[in-house]
Amino acid sequence: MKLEKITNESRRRYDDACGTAHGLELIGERWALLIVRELMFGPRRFGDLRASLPGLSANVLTQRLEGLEAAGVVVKRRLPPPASVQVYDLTDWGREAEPVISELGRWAARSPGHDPTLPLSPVSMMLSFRTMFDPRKAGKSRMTLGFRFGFETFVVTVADGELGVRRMEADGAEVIVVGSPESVAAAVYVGAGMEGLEISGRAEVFEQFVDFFELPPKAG
Amino acid sequence: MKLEKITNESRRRYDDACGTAHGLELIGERWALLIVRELMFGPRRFGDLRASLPGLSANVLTQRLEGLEAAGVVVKRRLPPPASVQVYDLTDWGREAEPVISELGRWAARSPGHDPTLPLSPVSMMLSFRTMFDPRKAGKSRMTLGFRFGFETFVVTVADGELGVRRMEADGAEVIVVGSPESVAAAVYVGAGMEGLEISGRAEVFEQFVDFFELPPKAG
DNA sequence: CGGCATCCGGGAAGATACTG
DNA sequence: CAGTATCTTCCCGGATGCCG
Repeated sequence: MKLEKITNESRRRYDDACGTAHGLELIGERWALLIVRELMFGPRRFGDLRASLPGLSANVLTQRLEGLEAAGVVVKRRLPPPASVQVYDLTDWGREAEPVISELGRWAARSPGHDPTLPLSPVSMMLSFRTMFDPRKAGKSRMTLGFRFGFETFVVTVADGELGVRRMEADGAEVIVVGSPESVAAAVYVGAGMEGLEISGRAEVFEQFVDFFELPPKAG
Repeated sequence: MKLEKITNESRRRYDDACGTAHGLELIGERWALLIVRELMFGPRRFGDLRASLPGLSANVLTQRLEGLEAAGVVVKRRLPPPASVQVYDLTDWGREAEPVISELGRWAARSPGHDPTLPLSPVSMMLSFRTMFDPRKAGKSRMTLGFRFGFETFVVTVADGELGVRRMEADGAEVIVVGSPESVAAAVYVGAGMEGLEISGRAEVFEQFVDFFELPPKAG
C-alpha cells in the first residue's frame, strides 16, 4: 500500500527545485487555478464553486479542494452561527497567487485563439478589471460603481490611479450596472455599448469607466 | 469520427472567456510551462529538452511541442546549413510568457513544501536570477559574470539596476563560475558559500553578486 | 441541498522498445 | 538524434447514491 502511494505521488512530481515546477505541483492540476480564481474575492461554498465552474464535476472539485488545502493554499472553514455553513477560503498566501492569475490572463488575452464570447463568471469579470486597468487612462478620476450579476454584487472603486474590487452590496455606488458578465465584458472590452445592461444612477460614470480599459493587441 | 473529435476537444476545454482559463488551455497541460521555460533563452533541440526535463518521456514531449506549435507559442525550425538541425523556439509572443513563469515561481518559492535541494536545470537557475534579483540591493553596481554548467554557458550582466541573461560564451566576463546549478543555487540563495564551485577571475565580483538576491519568507 | 464516496468509460500520462 | 509504436497505469469527467 505504501509503495503504491509513493509511486503514485512521485510519478506526478516534477522533481525539480525550480519554483515554477513546484508551483505547478501546487496549482498546476486541471481546474485548480480556476478554483483559486473563484475564491479571490472571499470565501465560497462548494455549490458556488460548482455553479461558477460548469464542466467541473463534484468529485474532481472535492479532490482539488483537498489538494489545495493540503498545500496550504485553501482553508476549509465553518461560518459562525447562524449561517453555520461550510465554506472554502484562500489563505493569505493563497491570495497572493493573484499575480499568477493576472499574468496568465494578460498573456493569454493576446492569443489568436482567444474567444471572448464564451461564458464568463462574475469573478472572472471583476478580476479582469484589475488586470486590464490602465492607471494612465484613469488619471485622477474618482468613482464608485456597483455591478450586479444575479445574486452576486461587487463594488468597484477608482481612486488615485488604483482600482479596487470588493464583493459587497452596492448601495452607495454612483452608478449600478446590472446584467450578465458577458454583457459587461462586451461593453468594456469590445466597445459594444450598453446592450443587455440595465444602468441606474449616473450612467456617464460608467461610460467614463469603460475608457479606462483596453485589450492588448493580438499576437501573430 | 467527427463526433469523437468534438468530444475529445471539448472535454479538455474550460469553456470560459476568462483569459486565465484560455491560458490554461494553451500552456496549462502537464509539462507545457516547463518546456516553455527551457526555451526561454533561445532555441533548443528535442534531445536538449529531454535532458533538461528528466521524467518527461519522448512521446509526451512530442505531443506538447505539437500543441504549443498549434497554439502559436512555439515554432519548429531547421537551423541553416551546415548545422541543419531541427530546433524548437518560442515565438515572440511565447517569449512574453516569462512573467507567468516568474510570478508562479516567485509565489511558489514561499511554499512550505518547496524543496530547494532537488535537481535544477541550468535554465531554471538563470531564470531564477531574473525573478529574484533585487535592484535596490544592486544599486549602481555594474558587472559581468559567466556561468558554465557542463556545456551550457550563460553570461549575466548587471547594470543600472537591471539584470540580463544571455546564453553565450563567457570569454569577456569578469568572473567565471563553473559548477552545477544546484551549487550555484546553494551559494546564492542559501548562503552556502562556494563549495562545489570553481571560480576563475575576480571572485569578489561573484561574492558581491550573491548579495543581490534573497529568497522571500516562507508562508505559513 | 451540500459534501463526499463509489463505479465506470475514455483518454492522457508514463515507461519501454523500436525505427528512419 | 529525433521521434514513433505500444502497452500499462492513472486521472478526468459523468452518473449514481449515501448521509447529514
